Amino acid sequence: MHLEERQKRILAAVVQEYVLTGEPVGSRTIARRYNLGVSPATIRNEMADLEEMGFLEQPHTSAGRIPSDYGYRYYVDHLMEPQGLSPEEQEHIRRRFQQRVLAVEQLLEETARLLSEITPYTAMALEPNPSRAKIEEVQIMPLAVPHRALLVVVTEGGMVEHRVLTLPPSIYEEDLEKISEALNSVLKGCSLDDLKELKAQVLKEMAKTGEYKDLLGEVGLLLHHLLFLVGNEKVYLEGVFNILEQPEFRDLSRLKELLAFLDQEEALRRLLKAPPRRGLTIRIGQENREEGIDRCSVITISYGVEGKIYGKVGLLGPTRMHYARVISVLQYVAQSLSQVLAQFYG
Amino acid sequence: MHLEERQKRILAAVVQEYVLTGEPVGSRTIARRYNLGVSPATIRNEMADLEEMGFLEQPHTSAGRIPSDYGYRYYVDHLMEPQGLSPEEQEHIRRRFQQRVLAVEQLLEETARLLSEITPYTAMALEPNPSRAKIEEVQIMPLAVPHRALLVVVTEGGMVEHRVLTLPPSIYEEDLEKISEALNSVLKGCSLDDLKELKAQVLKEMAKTGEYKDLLGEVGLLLHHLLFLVGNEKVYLEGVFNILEQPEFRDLSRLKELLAFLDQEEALRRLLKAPPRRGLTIRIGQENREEGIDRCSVITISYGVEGKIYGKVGLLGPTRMHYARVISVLQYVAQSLSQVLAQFYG
DNA sequence: CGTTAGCACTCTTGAGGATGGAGTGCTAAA
DNA sequence: TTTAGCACTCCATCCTCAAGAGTGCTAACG
Repeated sequence: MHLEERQKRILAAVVQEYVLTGEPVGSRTIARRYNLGVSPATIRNEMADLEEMGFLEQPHTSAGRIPSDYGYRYYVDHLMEPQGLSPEEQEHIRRRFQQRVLAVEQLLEETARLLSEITPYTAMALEPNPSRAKIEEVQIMPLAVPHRALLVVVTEGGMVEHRVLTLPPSIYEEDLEKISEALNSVLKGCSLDDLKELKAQVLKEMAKTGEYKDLLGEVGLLLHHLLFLVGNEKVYLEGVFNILEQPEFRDLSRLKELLAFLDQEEALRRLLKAPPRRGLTIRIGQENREEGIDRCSVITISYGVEGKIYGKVGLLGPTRMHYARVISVLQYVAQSLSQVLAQFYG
Repeated sequence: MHLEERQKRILAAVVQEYVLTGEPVGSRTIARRYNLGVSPATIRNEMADLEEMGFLEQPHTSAGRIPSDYGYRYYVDHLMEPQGLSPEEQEHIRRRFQQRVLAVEQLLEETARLLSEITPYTAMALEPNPSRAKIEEVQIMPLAVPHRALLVVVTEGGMVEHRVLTLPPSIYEEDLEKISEALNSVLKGCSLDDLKELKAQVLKEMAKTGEYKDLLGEVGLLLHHLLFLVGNEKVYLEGVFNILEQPEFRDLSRLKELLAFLDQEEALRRLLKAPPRRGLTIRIGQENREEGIDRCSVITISYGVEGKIYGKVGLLGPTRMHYARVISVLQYVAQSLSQVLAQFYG
């Protein structure tokens, strides 16, 4: 839909003012604070038109206007001016990432926390998807208890997963190292995704060597355990507390809905894994298909190394969100995170 | 302070009724629902006495009574009747623990979730303290990037910690295995706590072998990394959402206070690590020294294997808590958790 | 013909005041 | 010592009312 220049400026003014104050915006306010060179009456007329076109809404007859989801969408797509971060903020973010060398998991948790500190919204970070990452090393370590061992899998990018195994009586501690080696030689470079198809082949290969024939069943079990790791990327959630500051969640029932949503890691994972795989996504209000966040906006961005997509970070807040700033923050943080990952994990 | 039999029964009635309804309890209600064989007027007199002694409080003149922290304390210490779990509930809990074999971390997360599902409160679980646990295995695994390696430490009980290391140019990938072996031979059986004192000694020992002289500095660095693992047991928090159902947190400002508290992992760790190390702890209202939970009760219980204390699990809710049930649940869950740990990790 | 001033109208919000109910404390009788 | 009766207190709810913000409409203006 085409908008006149003046309508665009008024829509932008309404969005900006509403994001700032959280109160419905009246024609007088806009006339006063944004000098458009026209009177409140004119603005009133334009606002009535914008409402009819679906960009604005009126909570009740004698209140000001607030942007509709569609209004926000138009603002984000056509009106919003990019708002870079100040050098101090950039410095602050860079510092946080360079403070310590961390394993990927801790790095992501730290990223989510950082985001929740520099924005008034709730931050999420999704682990790299282990199903696509290649296996770098598989180790089976003995535990103190007889016939228990720990399966540790290190995937590309320094992700570590571990599971406890119960070994059959036929396997002794001394065998574990050899089994590890054998597994390694076959599995190194595989992705967990490949594993399903490879499973049979791997078993055959190991059968050839003869040595571990007794263990084939067990190796199958190990692979089964490996496969279990697939598709359950952890989601790090920080700053749930932030949303209490947002006036739209003063209403307890709405707050409950949102918290009920945030309580389900599975739903968060879906939210972050939704396409596209790459780049920035903005979902405003009803554009979110998930239950309980139809009054929220979710902005996500991918991070990664060397063009491979590793995972996503994102922010969740009310539709009345400071889009320009949030996008700048996310872009800068994702970029910094990617750099650190590249630096330490190639 | 000594209470008459009748006073005890009235106090117990007030606590039970208040826990049930959340409304201040009047004399008539007690006379009707708990047949004490006396009239409301008599109960009124006794309640006035109980208030004077500090067991009860009155929100305002013409309201019923509610228990004070002290009243709850007396109830918990002297009046509460243990309330066992139904066979169905016991079965349900046992099943949850036997469903899958999990690494300790996942097991604790699962425990917290279980607790938050079968009680209307917020559940916490504290990891075993790695500083006291003995090291079972140390492994340095190469990463794909040159001069980056992953330090994996497995401690007693199957806890796994890992950190990314930056190796100096003088160390090659081939050395890592040997270094791991050397470290292992010295460190196996150590606790991380011992490490501080052992550090110097370990370095000396390794110097004797001669072979790794160049690496002594690096080994020192590794030990430093190991020490970093100490004292930061993770806390698993589940069911924050539950507290919204509690009427005492309808008040937004109180809710904020509590959520601000729950947001600090450090505070939760302090809360769970507070003495005693062993057994059940009940802290009611002001007995909690931490800011933000002076209207809450915290009940914790230790879990462990073979008499060693491993960690704690606990529940946090309003002082108006169903103590008898919560205690039974915690005891049963801690016992089940301990059994699973014993079974898999000795 | 677009823009603007003026004005009546609508709706929310908060304060003030009346009402009913729940529960108490006190007194006097059993 | 216990209980019935009663006056009293305080909260919660509802209603009303006025103020304030903002609109839509109309008519006048350039």
